[in-house]
Amino acid sequence: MKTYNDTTYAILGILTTDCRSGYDIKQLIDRSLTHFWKISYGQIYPTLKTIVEDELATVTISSQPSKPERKEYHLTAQGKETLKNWLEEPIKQIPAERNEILLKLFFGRHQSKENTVSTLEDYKKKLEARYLTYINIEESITANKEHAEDALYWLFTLDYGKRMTKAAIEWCTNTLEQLLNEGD
Amino acid sequence: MKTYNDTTYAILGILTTDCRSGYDIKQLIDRSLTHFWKISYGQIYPTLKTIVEDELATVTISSQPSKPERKEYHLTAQGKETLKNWLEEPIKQIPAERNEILLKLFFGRHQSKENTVSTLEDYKKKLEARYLTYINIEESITANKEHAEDALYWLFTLDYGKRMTKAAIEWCTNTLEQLLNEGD
DNA sequence: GTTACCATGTAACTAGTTACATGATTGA
DNA sequence: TCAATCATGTAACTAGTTACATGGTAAC
Repeated sequence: MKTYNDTTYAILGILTTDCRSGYDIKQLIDRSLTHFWKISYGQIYPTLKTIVEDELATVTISSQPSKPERKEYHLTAQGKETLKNWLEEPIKQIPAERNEILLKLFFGRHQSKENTVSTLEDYKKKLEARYLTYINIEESITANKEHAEDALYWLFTLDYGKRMTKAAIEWCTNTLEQLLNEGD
Repeated sequence: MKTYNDTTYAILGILTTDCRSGYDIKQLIDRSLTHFWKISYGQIYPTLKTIVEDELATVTISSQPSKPERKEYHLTAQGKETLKNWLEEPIKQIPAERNEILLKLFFGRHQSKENTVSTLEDYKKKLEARYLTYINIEESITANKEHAEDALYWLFTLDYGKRMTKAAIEWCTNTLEQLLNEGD
């Protein structure tokens, strides 16, 4: 059994919803998956091409009135099977997130305390902004009754994002406090 | 001013400690930075080469008794300046972590509940194991008095890892609970 | 003699982004 | 006519991993 990268599985998964074109896929990702999965057209279109070559999906050209032509992709039985097999595999490993702020902090002794403090404060603001966007996504999922069956799972992923962001904000607060109290 | 990728800055930062060779750098990363920054020899050696070419460090060959020859790298004034400039730059953006488990969960409606549950349980176990390794790293930093000046900052990064892991474990617990209660 | 550790390096490959190129339709 | 949105695609580049290749030293 041929294996694919996770981006391919992400696209197969999205094709189970009513997103049918490369453009639709990008829209869905930017709106709903963006907090844990980003993707560019430079990857979507070539991936869709190999998905069709491997007969995981079929493609038809649809000309809709008053809109440009677009290609619509539909999963084949084989495509659904491939997705199911991937879903049933256990997770290989916890993602190793590369974190620029931790990298800078690790070498914190080589910068002024003021600089470390302002870097952390800036980071904290960005995290707080992110937290608000999560609240917004949450509200739009809850409000949109179209995807009721999927909503539960979508909210789980959002809950993860919120919890992680909250913990990161708390870490910022705590670290800033320690830095400011130290050396008094 | 030429800019470099973060891996280059990581290596410049490590060269401020008494890690002097490619091998040493790999050791330090595997022992102390591994929870937020991994790196392979396939990147270390070529990066060291360009660091020397750009005169951010000098290299000397040292033959130590009873050990193979090794190359020792020392930061130049320019190298220290380059590192300092990077440290003083604000963070561009919060890292967008790609998360395989969230991706699978997002498509959770297309798998059995049992499967989702066991995937989450497996993930939780991995997180708990990771939490323990953080405790171990923490103890080894606290025990090792050699790096007292750096220790504070190293512990900050570890605290981040611990908080994030703890929040992720709590999310697993909560999500599992919701899944098991749902549909009763 | 063989395992573990010390030590350096490259080639091939995979993944992914960015910038570019093209063009239709709609509404202000 | 100009901006926004819909729509598809490629080429060049950057980053990074894995597998391979090599060889010294020490201890058992």
